Amino acid sequence: THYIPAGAVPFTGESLMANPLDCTGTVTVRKKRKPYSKFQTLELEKEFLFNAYVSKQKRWELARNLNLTERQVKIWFQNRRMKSKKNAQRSGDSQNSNNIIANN
Amino acid sequence: AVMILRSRFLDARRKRRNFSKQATEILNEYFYSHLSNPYPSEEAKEELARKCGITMSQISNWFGNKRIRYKKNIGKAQEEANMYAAKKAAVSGG
DNA sequence: GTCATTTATCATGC
DNA sequence: GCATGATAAATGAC
Repeated sequence: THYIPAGAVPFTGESLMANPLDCTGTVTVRKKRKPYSKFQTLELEKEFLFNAYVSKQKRWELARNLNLTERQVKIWFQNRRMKSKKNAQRSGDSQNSNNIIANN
Repeated sequence: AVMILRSRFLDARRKRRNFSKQATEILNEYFYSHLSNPYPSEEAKEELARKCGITMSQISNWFGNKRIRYKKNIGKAQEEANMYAAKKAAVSGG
């Protein structure tokens, strides 16, 4: 009842490979995953220790200082929260989940 | 210092072990018998996890890797599919 | 916002 | 040397 991997190539039966052409002629290309630098990750982690949710103002600052887009910063915090939740489950801890050393 | 500790924890976590032959067999059977829609429901995942003796996350990881790597091998040697298709036919056919 | 994914990359097994 | 499992960016559904 769910899941349509629109941006990518889905598992539509046997016809897997689908051209990324839209009916309007628009081409949607998924951005290639590019690992962040050590510095970028460290700065993001430091801010995440402060709070798991970043304000618009802080997001703008981080994006500017780390040479990332605001969207990238937003996505990073989203993924980081999911990671934190996953680590909390693994540790059987329901209270604290923002500790880098304990959960990583 | 923090980075060093963090790196060591990361290394420890990424230390992987291959699944048992039996678990891989179960997962492949499910995958190739649901090739048109290889997205197991939550219930199916739980059952697979129980039968394979691994976690739900590991089930999700396996299917994620399997789907992308299967697609990448379309056109190449994908005799695995034929193998499990034959097995399925043998089971249903008797 | 969460969250199941896709995809590339990482680190290991053999 | 690749196969394989786990993780890190990035997308889309809801």
